[in-house]
Amino acid sequence: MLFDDFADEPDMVVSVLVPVAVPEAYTYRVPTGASVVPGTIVKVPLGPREVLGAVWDGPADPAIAPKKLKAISRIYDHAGPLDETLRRFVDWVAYWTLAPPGMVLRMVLRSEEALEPEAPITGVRSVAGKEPDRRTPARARVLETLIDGMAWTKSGLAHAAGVSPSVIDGLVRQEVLETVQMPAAPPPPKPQLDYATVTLTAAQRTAADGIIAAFDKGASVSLIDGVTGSGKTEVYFEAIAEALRRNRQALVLLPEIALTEQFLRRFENRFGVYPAEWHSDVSPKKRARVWRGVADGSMRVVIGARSALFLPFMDLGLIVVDEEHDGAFKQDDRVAYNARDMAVVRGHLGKFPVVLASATPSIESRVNADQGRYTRYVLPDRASGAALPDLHAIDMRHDGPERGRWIAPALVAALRDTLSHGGQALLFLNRRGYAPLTLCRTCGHRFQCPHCSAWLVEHRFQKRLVCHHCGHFENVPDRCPSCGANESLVACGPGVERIAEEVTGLFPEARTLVLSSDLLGGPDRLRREMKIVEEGGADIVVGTQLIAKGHNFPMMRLVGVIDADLGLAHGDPRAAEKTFQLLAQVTGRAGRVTGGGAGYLQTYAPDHPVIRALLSSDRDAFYNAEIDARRGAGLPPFGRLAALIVSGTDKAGTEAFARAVLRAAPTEPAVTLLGPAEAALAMIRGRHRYRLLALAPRQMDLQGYLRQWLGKGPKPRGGIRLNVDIDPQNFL
DNA sequence: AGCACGCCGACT
DNA sequence: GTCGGCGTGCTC
Repeated sequence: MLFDDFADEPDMVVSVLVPVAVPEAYTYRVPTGASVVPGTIVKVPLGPREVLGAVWDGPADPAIAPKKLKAISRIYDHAGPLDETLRRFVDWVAYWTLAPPGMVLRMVLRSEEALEPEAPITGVRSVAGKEPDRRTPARARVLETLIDGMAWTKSGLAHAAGVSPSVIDGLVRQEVLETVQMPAAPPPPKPQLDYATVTLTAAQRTAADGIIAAFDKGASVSLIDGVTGSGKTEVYFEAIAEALRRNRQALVLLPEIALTEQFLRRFENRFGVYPAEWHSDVSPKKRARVWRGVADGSMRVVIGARSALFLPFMDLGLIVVDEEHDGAFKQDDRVAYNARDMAVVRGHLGKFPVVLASATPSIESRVNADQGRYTRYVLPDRASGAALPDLHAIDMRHDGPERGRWIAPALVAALRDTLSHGGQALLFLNRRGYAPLTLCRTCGHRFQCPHCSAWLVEHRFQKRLVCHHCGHFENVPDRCPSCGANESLVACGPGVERIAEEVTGLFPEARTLVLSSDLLGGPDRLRREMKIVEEGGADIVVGTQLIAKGHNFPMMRLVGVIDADLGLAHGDPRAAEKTFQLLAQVTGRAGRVTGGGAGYLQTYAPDHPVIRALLSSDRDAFYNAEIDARRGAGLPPFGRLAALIVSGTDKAGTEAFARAVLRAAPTEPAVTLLGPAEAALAMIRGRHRYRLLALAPRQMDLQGYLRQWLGKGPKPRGGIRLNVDIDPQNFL
């Protein structure tokens, strides 16, 4: 409905949430004769423009001057209203993330196109008795295809006849074809519950049965904790089947888009159809279709990135968060939220089960399971029966390679053995480029980024020095810019390119491939090369972390980790956890399909808990050690612990802000501000140079004083960022 | 004078 | 988040 006329008597007023950063809902008049309910999607004038919004709960603010009030300019009656649960979810996320509620609503209303009814499709069909001026082969094929007299979509016809769409346009111009309106696309086919025969291992069966039984409990969280290759997906497919059996919708969240493709195939093998897809790479038109489809219930299963959590499902009955430990579920721009945690919240509000799955659960999920808040299902073995790879440490203090080389003799021997048996090997080093540091042998000058303080990394293929921090790059100079010495520059330390160089020297006959995100040729080339590896077209792969996920390499028999300690030294409070997760994933690449793989970890710290846990495959040992270590250091997260990281470009200002926030803490001195030295603990990659870590014993304390103080404290130059990294489970 | 840019506050 | 207003500083 559109309203051109404005009634002048005082009308009904309602609160409307608008998609801007204002602290509360605004008040608008409802046009005479119109009716709205909470959740109705509307367009309203706001300042000089019109914005989307939704009628919100609660009375309109009576304090707003009547002459200031504007009227709702449009009511969308083909979409919405947003249901009660979704509205409570929006409010909860706003409350938790300290984001203005309108900014959260914005994430729900991200497809304006979806609010309009779907445009009918224009089709073409032949006009009886009409012939084109010239009957070219392409035109003949088109007319041949249309001989049945049916209407076709333009693109469908072009594809079927093997011609370009312009051929069809030409025939339409000559009135040999006519356009007709076709009904909008039919609803997608429903997943078939019994499409595939399901055979599960005993452990998978137990997990699936437990999760299925949880559907009767209302809200619940299950954690599927299964080693790589243990078949977590098959287990949660049974949960999806149960949701469908109960006529509810299901949502699967994946950390990154790159993983969706293989998920789609597996889903189709199980249910006979593709699920709906939702992520930033999906076209606006398809997104609109998914938005409408989940809202009207015609789409039953959605697979998506974190933003899919804000879709307006008609009857959502299950959320699965796969790879729940993955940091990509966190968004740190705009509304800063962790989709894994907010999925738990949505399940709680909607009273349905949430399933978290990972081979290497996050510490907080593991703690939640230990404390009985989540039900944990362990899948200890590979579903194929293949053994996990045998892992060995190579103690680099005694058994390392000679100077200037990076691959230890024992690993070289293992490589030789693998190659002689026709197996594939993976060398993993999470460092792009040739060498992480370049210096002048004569004067000691080190190449540093002019914008950040990071070293410049040499990339030999590109003949450049690159800053991995900000992207700055320069050509490699002939002589030292500081002392002018010629041919005096030396590369220090290895990157994947340098490892590949060493491998080629050792095994000139082997087919060696580097897989790294900075490959010339972009994602397309990367995809091709992944495929080459998958099909056995490479013998030795040298790769960064991008080989850790997604792709299955059936012939991979050996994994060598060049620097297992890399990442452990970082100041990140989650350094140990992240290293454990990454190395478990990487070593899990070996022998996944065939069994009998081996892995070698080159390390200077074979007694480090992370390395020991990996070697012994005793994952509990790692979790227990890490939980103890964090407890000792007072680090988050343990459910009730909270970390607030205040960061900014202005050191003094950031510190002043952090202190001001902490002074306002109601529970002082229970809250501590870690000073510049300890703040290194919180130094995580990012553009901000200064970070301070504040700890509070209870999340609510932080929440409380942040609420009081955001906006009131001093504002440092360049702005500040707050990153609250806490698990909300205790506060539902 | 004319305008590019950055900062700030309002938006019901 | 987005817009307009206003001050600063620079160019024609």
